[in-house]
Order: sequence, then structure tokens, then C-alpha cells
Amino acid sequence: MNRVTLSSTGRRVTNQRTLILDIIHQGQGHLDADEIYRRSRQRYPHLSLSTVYRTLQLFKELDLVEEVHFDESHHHYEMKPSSEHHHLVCLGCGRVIEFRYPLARYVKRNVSEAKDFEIIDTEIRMTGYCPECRKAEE
Amino acid sequence: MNRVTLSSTGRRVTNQRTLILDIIHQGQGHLDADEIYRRSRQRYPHLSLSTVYRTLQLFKELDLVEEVHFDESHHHYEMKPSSEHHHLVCLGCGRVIEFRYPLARYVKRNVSEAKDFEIIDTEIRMTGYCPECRKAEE
DNA sequence: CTCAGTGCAAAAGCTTTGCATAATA
DNA sequence: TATTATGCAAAGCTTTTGCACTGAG
Repeated sequence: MNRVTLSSTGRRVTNQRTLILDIIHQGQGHLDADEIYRRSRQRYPHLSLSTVYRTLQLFKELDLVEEVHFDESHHHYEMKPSSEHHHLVCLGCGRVIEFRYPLARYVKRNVSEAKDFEIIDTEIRMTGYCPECRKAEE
Repeated sequence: MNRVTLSSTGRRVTNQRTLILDIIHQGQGHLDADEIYRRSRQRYPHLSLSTVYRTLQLFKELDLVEEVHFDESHHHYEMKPSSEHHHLVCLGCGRVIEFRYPLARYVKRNVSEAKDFEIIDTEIRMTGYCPECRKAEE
């Protein structure tokens, strides 16, 4: 558990928080709030969904976790540091493939609109169909 | 109104659809469903919110309009063809700057995970602070 | 004249909040 | 022991749906 980050801001280290951070970590990044809730309850059945939401919000504030938006109903959560990694999303099965590709520097050099911007985060999101889904189509 | 696209699929051209497409067009792309609703009602007070949602969904299906996801509560709608254009989002004022930058081909050449993917859409989303907000900070 | 589209209201997500209780520091 | 965090239930938003009516083709 990121004990340091919590205590340095006067927050408390609880079982729930430890557990949720662990689940997000194990989840390889691509879990939504409800999935985090369901997995957490397997280990801590007493847990409530509001605690999950409150904890996710806290982690976002503390920059422990990043929220990623694929579409209106799928917000995923993943561990930081995750800068400069990007996503391929399959429109068929919803699978998310992550890839690394340093881009910010490159875009900044080539896009005039970006020059004056202080860029905090960059993400490429590509959508399409994975090989399996294309095969299934036929 | 994109009369052709509608009729070729057996859909009807209605005042509501004409109006909503016009609003989205005027809106330069960065309007959410509720803003589209409010603006449309200025010209057609009778309009219902469910019609807005149903129409947005239809336009997405017909590829007339694209849905863009900035964060959990802000899905914006913009006219197609908008392929290969990207966004700089200011975390300070929320301003969205659009820029063009052909990327899919390039990424496809360089990212092995993308090679087998049939890529439909690509978007770069960069967040940070615009010059004005940085100045205001000081 | 027929069937797709609309308005209204109700329902269905997902997320947040109020309050009493439990647990950390 | 003093607050912070939690669980539960209720409320808030945004989006979707059922149904009778309206209007485009």
C-alpha cells in the first residue's frame, strides 16, 4: 500500500484502501468500478460500492491511479505511472491492448497548436477489430 | 440535412433531425447532449431530450457524427468526416483545441500490436495547460 | 394510409451524498 | 479519544425505454 502518500496527506491506511489498490494493480489497468467492486468483495464481502467510488476518487486525487475513458459506459482504472502508453480497443470483443509509444515530444515538435501548451498527459486511442473478431465475422 | 444518407437507409427526414444536425454543425463539435438539447429548444421549444439522444445515436450509426470522450461527464459530438483529427484539452479552462495530424498509418508501421488490427479510428488526446491558464496561475 | 419518429413519463444505469457506526492514528 | 473512513440507503445525473400519438413518405 502506498502508505507514504496517504499519511503525508493525513489520510488513513485502511483494509479497504489496501485491498482496492491491490485489485487495481493486479487488474493490469483495465477494470471498471463495478469490476473492482466485485473482485474486492471476493476477498472482503462486507465492502460497499460507495467505498469503491470514494476510494477511486481519492486515488485519482493522489495521482496513484489513472482514469481512462473508452466510451460512455466504460471508465477503466489503472496504476500510475502510466504516462505515454496507449490503447487499441476492439469494437467487437471490447478487449484492450496496451502499447508503448513515445509521442508527446514528437507531436510537440510537429504540431504548432501544441507548442505553447504545457502537456501533462498524452494518449492515443485507436479503435477497430482484432484478428479474432474479424475471423468470427466471416 | 444529409437527406441522402437518411433516405438511402429508409429513415425519415424530420424537423428535429435537421435541427439537431445543424446545431451540432454550428457547435464546432464540442457540445454535449444537454447543450445540444438546450440550443435546439431555442428554435424548437417542443423538442424532447429523448429525441436528442435517439437522434445522436442514429447519427453515430450512420457515421454522420462522432462521439468524443473527454471525461466521465463530458461526451462531445462533432461532425464527420473528422477522422485523424485530434484534441488538446486544457485542464484549466476546459478549452479544446483541435489539430490535424495523420497518425494511423505511422503508428501501424511502428507498433507491432497494431499490425493485425483493422483500425477504424485513431485519436490523440493530450491534456495540459494552455498559455492563458499558465499566465493566470502566476 | 402506413409505419417510422416523437413526446412524455417512467425506468434503468452509474455515481454521489447524508448520516450513524466503526476503526485508525 | 478525536477524527477520518465506512456501510447502508436514498438521492442525483445522464441515458434508455414503453406507449400512444403524430407526421413523413
